[in-house]
Amino acid sequence: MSAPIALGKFPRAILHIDGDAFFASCEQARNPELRGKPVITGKERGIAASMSYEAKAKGVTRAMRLSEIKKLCPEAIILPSDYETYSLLSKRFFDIVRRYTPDVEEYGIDECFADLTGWQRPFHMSYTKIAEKLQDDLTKELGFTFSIGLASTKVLAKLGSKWNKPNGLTAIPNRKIHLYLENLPIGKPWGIGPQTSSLLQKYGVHTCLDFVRRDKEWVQKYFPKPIQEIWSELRGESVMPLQIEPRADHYSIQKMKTFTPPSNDPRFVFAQLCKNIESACMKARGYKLEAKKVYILLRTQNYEHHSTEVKLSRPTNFAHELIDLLKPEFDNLFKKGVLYRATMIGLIELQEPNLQPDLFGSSLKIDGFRRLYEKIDEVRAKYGKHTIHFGASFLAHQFTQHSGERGRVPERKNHLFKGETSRKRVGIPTFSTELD
DNA sequence: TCTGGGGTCCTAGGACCC
DNA sequence: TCTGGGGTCCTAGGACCC
Repeated sequence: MSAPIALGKFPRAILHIDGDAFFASCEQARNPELRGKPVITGKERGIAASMSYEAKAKGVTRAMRLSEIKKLCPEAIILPSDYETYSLLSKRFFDIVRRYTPDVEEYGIDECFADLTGWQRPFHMSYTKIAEKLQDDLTKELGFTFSIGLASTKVLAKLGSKWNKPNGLTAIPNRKIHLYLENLPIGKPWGIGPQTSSLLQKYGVHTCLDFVRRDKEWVQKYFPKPIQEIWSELRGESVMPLQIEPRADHYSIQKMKTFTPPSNDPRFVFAQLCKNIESACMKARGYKLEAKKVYILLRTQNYEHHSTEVKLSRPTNFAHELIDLLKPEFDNLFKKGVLYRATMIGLIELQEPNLQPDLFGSSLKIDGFRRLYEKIDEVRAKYGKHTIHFGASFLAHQFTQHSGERGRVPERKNHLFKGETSRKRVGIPTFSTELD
């Protein structure tokens, strides 16, 4: 048994604030007719993304299929997700929190951490009172409820906000930590997933209290840094700083697509990847950013991941360049006879274009492509995202258009890929268009 | 929980160098 | 020729999060 758990009420006062059923609540706040009714978002995906407490009461759970929901709760109101509205309300949420302290870490669209340390005196209120007032402001101004945890560390504050949902406020002062950890399964805290949880249980650690009672040396010997940090935080010792700095916007862009059934046809899988590349590049162009590095990932039917990273000789957001560059990488990664169920592209180390003229004249050509892509993006904005696309991803589009997706490519489509190789030689992209 | 799409962070191990 | 020990950088993959 190592040193006792840290004493003192709140060496630091950290809040974790969590919007209750955030997406569904946003819908109810916007449309009062929906209040008090079972509201579910996620229509576009066919599964429940978020559900109001009225829907939860009827037994609706996350990721439940819509068909099942209709059986369970015929009066359910099922809406497509509207991320623009949610982001807007999210921003207002964070702004309200910032009235109380500038030290706010935006963590996800519906939750944040806030450091109140030192603010009791200026406010003439205890930390708990400040939290209550903040909670009140949020509900009055946004029209729905939030759950709050108050503790000395982020991990404990997060436990607190989950403790009593919805509309709860749970303070965990250091001297009471053991009461909360006593019967709490070891898999519950933020950052302890199934792998770590089952390993800890093999060592005889079943509750969080079991865990914090182990020696520091023991934890250091058997577990990596992130788990050691959770150990400290659960004991009331803050070691995870709030990330106040707003993250560099779109430091990376990823596009993943799962297809059913899984496929072992390299042409089909590569076409899916090309589709990812096109939409990732389009997004990057929308933000006026170029990638210095990219990676691709293939997910097999057994949920194994195989990936590779490529450093670019020059930053780009041109899909045709990446498709050329990544074809050999893809061929390397792709194993014959293995079934794949998803492809992913990541554009990383994004930066603003460097517009300096270069000494070797290649910028003229780049400028040409830049204008070409501007035109393409215009057409896409006007007529729809998939009106213009590369020959290389044609197969992928074919498959999604005729909803019966199959994992095998009909033989007669082969010529498309001959076109693709000739394009590669000449260095000019070919487009296939469905515009009249 | 038989599995959606988008993220972050950490680590082990190889390559290369002195 | 063989044999160390270290350092740094890079990358693939794991684990976890919402």
